Amino acid sequence: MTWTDTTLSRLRETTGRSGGARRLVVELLGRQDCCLSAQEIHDSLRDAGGRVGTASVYRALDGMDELGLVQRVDLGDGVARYEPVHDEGHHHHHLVCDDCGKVEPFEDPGLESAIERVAGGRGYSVAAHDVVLRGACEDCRQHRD
Amino acid sequence: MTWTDTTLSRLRETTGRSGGARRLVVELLGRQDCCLSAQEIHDSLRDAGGRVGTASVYRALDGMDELGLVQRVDLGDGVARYEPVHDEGHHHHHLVCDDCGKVEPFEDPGLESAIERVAGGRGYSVAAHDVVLRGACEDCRQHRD
DNA sequence: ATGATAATGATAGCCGTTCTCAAAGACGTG
DNA sequence: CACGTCTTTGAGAACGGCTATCATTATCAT
Ligand SMILES: [Zn+2]
Ligand SMILES: [Zn+2]
Ligand SMILES: [Zn+2]
Ligand SMILES: [Zn+2]
Repeated sequence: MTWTDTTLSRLRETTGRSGGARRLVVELLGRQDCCLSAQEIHDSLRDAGGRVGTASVYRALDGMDELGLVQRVDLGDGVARYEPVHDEGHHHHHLVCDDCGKVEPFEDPGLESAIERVAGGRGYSVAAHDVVLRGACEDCRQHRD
Repeated sequence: MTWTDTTLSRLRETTGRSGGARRLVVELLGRQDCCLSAQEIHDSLRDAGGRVGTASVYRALDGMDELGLVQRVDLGDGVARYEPVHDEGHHHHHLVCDDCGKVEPFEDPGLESAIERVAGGRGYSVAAHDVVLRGACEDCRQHRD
């Protein structure tokens, strides 16, 4: 069962109805393996001929976020991004290039266990964690003076 | 030499002038050991009788950020916070309580070295890294049914 | 087909941040 | 100290992402 199908049915279960705008958002997100902003989703759907309102995009994203079907990603530029949660125990974090803006996902078990260790030692029950590494990607480092 | 003094003189070196608004922002930040939003700074200065404009607060923060005297912190609520960088090799990250909103700093060498390891293995030169852990603090966990 | 009810989308509003520009302040010089 | 120049300052307008509103449309059990 693909993420798109799972997501559509989970959403229908929850609200009892299914509409066209939400379906388009879910299908587009299902084709991504890293994050997209609401604006990017909106533009992409418009370019493909759909007539989807801004509000519907945000509503769809919000609904999926509440069900944990999507991960909200904040890269610090004031724009919220979202990416599908394909597998509960298998997520990634992001490297952002300060020069060209490229966003690159990475996975690292060592980092994950370090985070778990911190959480455990603090009386905190940690439900989520965000990690963003910022710097210069390989391309940009070579093209610099 | 205190952070406030260092910062004021670094700023004066850079711009050649020193004004009153900037000084107030620096002195307030120098008394903090964790992050404050621009709004909080603005309000705090106003309450203390200063007549500081919003733009001046943002300008001061921006200038310090460019010189690396201050760390910009993004907790994902759409508000930028800033905290003094007291020591180059001695920074902290943040635990945020989803219920009460409390922000708690923590330091963890294990987490830092895990991040360095990731950066090293990717051809990336990482200039900065942000980590935010989100969950329920000890207080809020007890008060929950 | 019908009607109750949820989804949709244009638009207005909100809020943090940035821009603009005239007035005030800082500093080197006479 | 007074002057002139150049920076800083602050009120308010503008901007951009996001949310709220509400009349219209679509969905689905009956
Ligand atoms: Zn991603
Ligand atoms: Zn992780
Ligand atoms: Zn802090
Ligand atoms: Zn709490």
